[in-house]
Amino acid sequence: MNWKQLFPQFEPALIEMIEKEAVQRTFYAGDVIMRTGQFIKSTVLVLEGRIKIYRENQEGGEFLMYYLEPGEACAVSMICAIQSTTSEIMAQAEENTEVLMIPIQLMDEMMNKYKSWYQFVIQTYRGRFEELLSVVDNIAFRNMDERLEFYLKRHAGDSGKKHIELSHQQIADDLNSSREVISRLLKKMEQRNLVKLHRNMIELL
Amino acid sequence: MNWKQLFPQFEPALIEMIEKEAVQRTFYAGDVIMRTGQFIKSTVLVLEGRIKIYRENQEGGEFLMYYLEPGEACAVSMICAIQSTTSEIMAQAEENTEVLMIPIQLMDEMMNKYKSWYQFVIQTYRGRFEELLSVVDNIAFRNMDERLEFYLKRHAGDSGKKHIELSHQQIADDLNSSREVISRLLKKMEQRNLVKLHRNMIELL
DNA sequence: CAGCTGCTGTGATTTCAGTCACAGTGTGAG
DNA sequence: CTCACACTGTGACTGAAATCACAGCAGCTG
Repeated sequence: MNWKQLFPQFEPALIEMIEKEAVQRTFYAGDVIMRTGQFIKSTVLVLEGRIKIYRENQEGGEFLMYYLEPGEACAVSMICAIQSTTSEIMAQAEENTEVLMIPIQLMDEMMNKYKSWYQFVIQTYRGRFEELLSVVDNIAFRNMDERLEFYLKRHAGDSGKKHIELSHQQIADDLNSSREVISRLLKKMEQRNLVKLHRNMIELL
Repeated sequence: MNWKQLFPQFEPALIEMIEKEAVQRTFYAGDVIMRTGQFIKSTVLVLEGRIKIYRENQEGGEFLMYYLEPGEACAVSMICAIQSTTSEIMAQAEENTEVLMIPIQLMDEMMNKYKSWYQFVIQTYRGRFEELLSVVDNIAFRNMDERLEFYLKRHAGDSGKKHIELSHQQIADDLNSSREVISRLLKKMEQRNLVKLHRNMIELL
């Protein structure tokens, strides 16, 4: 696929280098891409599909933080790459996903040589930092009903999909809540004509 | 004061540049250093004291994210400086605080010229990102009693102070909770011999 | 079609935290 | 000393969310 359109800001020399050095790889829906405590050996650029970045705790609870979509990069992999330390998060492919993997040894060189890469890295940090801030806002200040609405909107994504194919259980997991709570709140949303519920699918109105 | 000891990793040329260009400034306990939506014109290095970084919502609730201590820098100010955008957080001096303010125009040059500065910036990002992760963990997975214990430990800091001079109300504000809840939980901790309560002061055991 | 499994709906109960109301106590100002 | 005020302790109530228990239903398998 022609990935260059996804990163129009990259300068030609950088594109050349990536084309030469990076490895393209496919992950299938459900594949775990990165695991807590795992060593990172590459920086990941997303070309296609969607990656879910989440936190896991000892008791098996999980908590969605954000998604990576085409044209974005994993900030955690960059930070860890530069310092070659372990990651503290989980990454899982939500759909079949194409990524470019850039070996960490190249990071330093790219940062120094290519202004557009440097800008991209900073941009990525900033984006994820702000995303984390809004996550904190949500769980600190909002109730479950508001968080659920926010979740559905975000899950629909920029694409503006109207059909969200998830079971109530999956949503509950992402929000670190329980299935019954989500079912009840969704019912309330249906009564307010915000959504229409189907089996394994939620239709946004 | 001799701030160089706080940043031993800085190379001599960088120190020289900072000494020439940066402005030292004092904030007094309670001063608001940065406000949500405000434009950032400098990167901040902490020399002495402590700065509280927190999030505020519309209804007046606030929520502590982390502290900046001597030898640390404000990641948000760096990110915003590089992209010259507004901040999304509040920063307030907890004690009388000395900082070095480095004009944002110099950031680019420093990043390119001084490897040790570049490393420091990356290090700062990483540190704050992880701090945010642990904040998310806490509010997502932990109950108030555990969060309170975590808060007290963090507030004591690396210094290992045993006397925390805060009213229950201040703690409740930082945790976005209410005074009564904190009072009760502290009482329970006292019964478990974890702390000893005094007026405006909590003694860690 | 019968039976299984996974998804959904719903009531009852419990737990945690926030809120209200109020009382006691330490401290500082006058 | 006394008064005002901020800080602390506690009981009662409320509300949000988690948990338990169970029932109905869709879809698949054999």
